[in-house]
Amino acid sequence: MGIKDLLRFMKPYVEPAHIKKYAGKRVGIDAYSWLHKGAYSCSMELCLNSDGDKKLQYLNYFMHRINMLRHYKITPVVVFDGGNLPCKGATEDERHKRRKTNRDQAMLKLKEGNVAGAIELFQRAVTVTPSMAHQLIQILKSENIEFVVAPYEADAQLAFLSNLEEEKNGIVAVISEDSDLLAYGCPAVFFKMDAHGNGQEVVLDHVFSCVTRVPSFRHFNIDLFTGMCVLAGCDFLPSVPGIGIAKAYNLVSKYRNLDRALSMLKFEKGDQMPEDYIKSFREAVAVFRHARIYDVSLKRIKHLKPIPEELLQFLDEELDFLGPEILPSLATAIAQGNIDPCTMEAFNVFPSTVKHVSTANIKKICGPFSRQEAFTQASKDSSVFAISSSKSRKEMTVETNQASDEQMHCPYMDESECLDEAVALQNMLRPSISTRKMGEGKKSQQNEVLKVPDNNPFRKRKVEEIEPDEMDNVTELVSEVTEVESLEVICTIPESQKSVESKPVNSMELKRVTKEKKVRRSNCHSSENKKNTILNFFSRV
DNA sequence: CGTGCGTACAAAT
DNA sequence: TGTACGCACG
Repeated sequence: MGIKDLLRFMKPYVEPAHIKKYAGKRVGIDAYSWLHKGAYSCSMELCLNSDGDKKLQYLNYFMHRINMLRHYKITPVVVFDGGNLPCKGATEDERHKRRKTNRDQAMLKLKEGNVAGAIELFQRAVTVTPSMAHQLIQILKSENIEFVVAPYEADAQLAFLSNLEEEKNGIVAVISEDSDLLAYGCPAVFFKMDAHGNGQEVVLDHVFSCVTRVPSFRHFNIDLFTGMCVLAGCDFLPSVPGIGIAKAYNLVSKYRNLDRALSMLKFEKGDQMPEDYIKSFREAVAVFRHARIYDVSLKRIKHLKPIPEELLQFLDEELDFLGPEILPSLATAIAQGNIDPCTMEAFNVFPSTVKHVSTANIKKICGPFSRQEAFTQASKDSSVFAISSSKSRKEMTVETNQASDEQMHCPYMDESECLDEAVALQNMLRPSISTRKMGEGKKSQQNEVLKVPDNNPFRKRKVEEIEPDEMDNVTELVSEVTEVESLEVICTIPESQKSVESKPVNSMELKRVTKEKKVRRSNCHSSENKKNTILNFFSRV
């Protein structure tokens, strides 16, 4: 994770600090790192999905830290990860497989009666799931703690907030474990914070202005710095063999220009350099510079920094490597924690689950800072979807809530007029409808390409099984409501919706596939047809 | 000299 | 799992 060896290389600029220096300020939190750490304490219970309070220990851990920040009069802003970027798909898949083997082995140990051995393996198998994030969100809501679910990388969202002015609800620092934050250009990152608020801080301005320390970044700016990070190897692109952080630094500081550094690299390591490295390099840098983030005040997705015209031309206007575009209404639903950003389904919150996170537990978890009756709040905020299964047609009862009411009356939505109705319905029936349909409608009207991201790492992608004709067949896009047990809501997204572009590993392949899709789309189905299909679907349900 | 690999250890109560 | 440190190779 992150930039290889970056923190070690930056050691002279890493300074011990205490979080209380940010008293009275807003500080961003990379939720994933605390969720992950918290999950260790209850890894077995999480893996086995056992009943009881132990499973919720990670919430305790998280809120403990939140309360510590509040103790120092810091305003926490919690940022969650959203969907995965296409170029990360392959790595995520492998990780998931490894975790699965660990879990299976742990189960074996448990059957043997070796509990200690099992726990060790469960700890390796533990994953932070969207559902865990969602449970945490319920508590954050009840505690009036600000949060936002990023459309894609939380790091990019945190960088965006970091570069906002304070009076525009920006943050002054980020608490994280991930060195990527620096590559994204976060002015202040607080690493390795412990339970008491001690940690290690890197302030980018100090890095760029310091004249005494080695290595010197005196002649760097954020763009050169990001370029160095990508050269050294990052999550989006492995480095050229033999190039690590030190060589990357030398190249960039010597030529002070990424193009020249790149051509010198090609000159020296041309034989070991992949054919499409230069293109991939540009794209990786562009992810750090122009990632898609959610603008809370505009209630829509935008770029971290606007994309310059030249870059757009260089990329052939193909921006899918930043992750598919997301319509404002969906982006807002994601950002507010109402829709799982990986599956685009509504979160399953059952009364039983809410109970777990509530009453006594909330009191315990939130301590003296609890401001309201958490239980009532939690149940109010959670959408409760119940489907009673029957063999002929499934009935669905929906309890709407404040959150969805807000979305329905959101003044910022700018989907084309004729789709407003569908959008409202989408928000009401969140689990069973996806915005690809909306996207298609808008696309044919405004000639824009819009897709629903589908990067659920938990789902096996079988791209080769998808018939080309299925891709744009609207009936295929209508989600099926499958047979369910008791109150469980399971809404599957059909195979055809699973993204083709998340499969390819390299950018060339990625581009080719998306181009093909574009062509296919352009010659089928009128938007009117699609809209009717959607509305028919709603009336059926 | 730096990369890249192996080994050791900690993470949370 | 991931991270930090030490050593050997190019």
